[in-house]
Amino acid sequence: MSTPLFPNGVDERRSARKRRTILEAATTMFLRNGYRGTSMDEIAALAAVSKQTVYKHFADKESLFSEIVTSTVDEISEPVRDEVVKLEESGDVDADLRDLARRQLAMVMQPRVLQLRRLVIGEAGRFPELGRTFHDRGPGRTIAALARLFERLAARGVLQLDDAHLAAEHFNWLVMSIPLNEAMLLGRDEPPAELERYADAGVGVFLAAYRHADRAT
Amino acid sequence: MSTPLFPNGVDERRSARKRRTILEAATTMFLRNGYRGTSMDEIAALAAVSKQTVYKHFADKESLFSEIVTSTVDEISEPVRDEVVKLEESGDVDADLRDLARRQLAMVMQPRVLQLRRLVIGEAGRFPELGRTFHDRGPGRTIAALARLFERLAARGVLQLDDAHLAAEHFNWLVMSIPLNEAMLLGRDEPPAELERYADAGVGVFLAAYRHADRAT
Amino acid sequence: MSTPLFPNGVDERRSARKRRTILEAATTMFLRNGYRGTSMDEIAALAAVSKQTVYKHFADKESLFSEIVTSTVDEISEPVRDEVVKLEESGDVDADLRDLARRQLAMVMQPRVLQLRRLVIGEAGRFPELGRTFHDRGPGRTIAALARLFERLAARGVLQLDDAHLAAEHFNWLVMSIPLNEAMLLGRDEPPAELERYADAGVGVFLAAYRHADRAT
Amino acid sequence: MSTPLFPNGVDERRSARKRRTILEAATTMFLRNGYRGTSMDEIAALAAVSKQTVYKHFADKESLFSEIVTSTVDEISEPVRDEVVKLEESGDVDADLRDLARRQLAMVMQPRVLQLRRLVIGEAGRFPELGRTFHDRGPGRTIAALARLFERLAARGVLQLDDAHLAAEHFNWLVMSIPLNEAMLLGRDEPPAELERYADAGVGVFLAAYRHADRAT
DNA sequence: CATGAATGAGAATTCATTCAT
DNA sequence: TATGAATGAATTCTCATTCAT
Repeated sequence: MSTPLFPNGVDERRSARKRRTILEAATTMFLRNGYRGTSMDEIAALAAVSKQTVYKHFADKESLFSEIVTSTVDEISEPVRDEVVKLEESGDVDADLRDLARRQLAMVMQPRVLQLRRLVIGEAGRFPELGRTFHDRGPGRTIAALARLFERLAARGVLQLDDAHLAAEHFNWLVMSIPLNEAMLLGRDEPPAELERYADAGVGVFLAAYRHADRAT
Repeated sequence: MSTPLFPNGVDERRSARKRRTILEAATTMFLRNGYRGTSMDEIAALAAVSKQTVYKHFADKESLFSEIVTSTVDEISEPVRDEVVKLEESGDVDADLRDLARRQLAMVMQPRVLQLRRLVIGEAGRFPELGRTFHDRGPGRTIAALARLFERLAARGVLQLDDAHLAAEHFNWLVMSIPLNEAMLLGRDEPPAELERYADAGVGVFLAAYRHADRAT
Repeated sequence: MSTPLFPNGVDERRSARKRRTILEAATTMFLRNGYRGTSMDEIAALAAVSKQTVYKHFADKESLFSEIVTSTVDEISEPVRDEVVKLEESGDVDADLRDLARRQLAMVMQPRVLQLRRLVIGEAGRFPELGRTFHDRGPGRTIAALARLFERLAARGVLQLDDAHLAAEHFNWLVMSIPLNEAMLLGRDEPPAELERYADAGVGVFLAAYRHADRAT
Repeated sequence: MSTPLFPNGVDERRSARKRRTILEAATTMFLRNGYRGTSMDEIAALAAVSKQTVYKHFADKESLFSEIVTSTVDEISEPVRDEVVKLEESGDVDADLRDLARRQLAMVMQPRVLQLRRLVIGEAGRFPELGRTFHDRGPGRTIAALARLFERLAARGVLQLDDAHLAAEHFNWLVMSIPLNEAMLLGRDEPPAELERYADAGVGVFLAAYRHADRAT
């Protein structure tokens, strides 16, 4: 198969490219100005496409919005989950958890991610499915991976716990709650050093509560 | 004539009544449909008042929105803070903290409060001062009160900690993060029993990490 | 007659005072912001009176506007006419005309007068009678007085002319056109020295054309 | 296919046509009813165009207003200036100036021009730049051209003057002031014969004052 | 008699979506 | 197929004038 250039092939590729351009423009605008603050005109203008072209690719504003939310969530949450999975063969649990926490926090605190979260929360009333999507593919996925990890660590006698999922939630929020909440309300852009402090402190509390008693320092 | 009708007295009272009616209608609509999703016409209609009257009392939509956010935050956050203050003379710290956590969580998880939080987060881009107001008079105030409490408990040798404010943040989010985050994204209405479970578990982790070592059970 | 204080007498005086207060407020606002740029609310507020009171004294916005225009025109144009009349027994015609021109120009170039002229011209479409009123009681009256003056001066052999009214128009506009036109279009506030220059130059041209030939310098 | 339909060519032409249609409708309405008396709805209706299309071509009402004022001024003032320039090689100065004055007056007294002047004066408070534009491109340009002309005539010994610009102002207003002022205030539509009388009389006074003494009749 | 409220409409501007070229 | 135009409704805000207290 020498990839014959059917005329359609060309169009399909061009079409796909346009589609991506539109998605990028829409993402930029929605993240910056919100759902109602963004007009189809602006999206078309930023994508340098006619409005009709936008409507050819996306049935309406809602569809376009859904698409950009789901695709952006995935783009972000996958590397986070991968970090957790990599840890399953941990040697020095303390150091490794601390490391994981720092990386996780740095990812979640990216401006793009924060804006998306704000956007989804703000529109959760109008688009409940988007809230669920964000939750399931975002924090939900991370916590599920953490739960699997903790279960393994408990099996190895490193951690002591009844409910791995609950422990995962505790870990997750001990690390993220403080700066995340401030970012949501204050739009504050915490410096990395500060973020690491929060990550370390959170892991400290987590280990104090969940480390196996026999292994206490 | 024993009760002269001071015209001013009458009008002031009437005016204040109208003002409150408008505020209530606006609160209802804004919490239900968001800032952009609510029109001044709807507010006037729900308040059974002419649009003109709305504009006599509030310069514009933004002012009205600001007012309802700040007043609703205050109305909610004061009882929460009071709960914390009452605890300063605690006898059985474990039980009392657990109790506090349950009460606090129940308050924060009221639908009205959740909607307000969503609203403020969603509009934090357009109204940054509202985000700050919500933060300072809401979680900020609670956490400050908790920090004072924990400092006292540390002085009495009940808790062991370096940074009372950090401990307060940990307490607060250990108790609230899980259901609050789900509420934000999923609109889920957790049953009280479930909430108590989260409160208790959070306090458990907190105490495991912060209870003074000599007093460990 | 010891001016008995019939209750009505009191009210009448109070009523007249209010009327004047309203007129003053209206004049201020109309001159500053124009007819459509001024609302009855603003007038009532500036007069510190209720809107109902305004409507008690003036049938509607148009009546109020008419009143302020006519009364302001009169207030201004009378002193101008008086200046002209005083000149009828002139000794040194050159010096006296120059003096008159300067005084006249200074009066017409007062901000209040300029604003009124702008206002009347701008609304002449909607209120043609106001244009006529302004013309007849303003420039018209001045020019009529000048025509009478010039007729007398011609009779005394000082001026040489066929059409006294035309000469009066020429005098009037030679003196005023330049700064008046600039004020209308540019809102420029010419300094008094500049105004005197225009007045003198205008009188110079006038005399070159209309002074009796036998008396030429 | 010998005449390919460049899509852009077609649309650009169509777009430009619409733009002109809108400008014409706006000019008609603004001149007839003033700035505030004209609504965007009316303009769109008269142009037989949707409101959206109006807003695509002109950012807002102010921009549209600015455009029609500047373009109308230019359209009018250019022929007037040309008349003056043509005169620079004048033979019979008296006759030629009289001729110029008549033509100039006829142009300035066209209803369209009078309405524009009224409009600009009435809105000079809100749009000061428009006042300046009208002045500079209208009377200002004419007077500058006249000043150049008079300087040449003085060099040729035809006129006698110190300040050519001042002389130009005097000429201009001697010719125009009387009917122009009446038109502004009274909306009077002077018959051409009357206008010529004013023109001739104005030129007469001008020459009496500025003709070189040696050439006096 | 005077104050706040109501009325009822109109203005500028914006938007999502669909036609027509 | 893609562009400008059109549609038709909505939104914020303002106004002159009249009721009702």
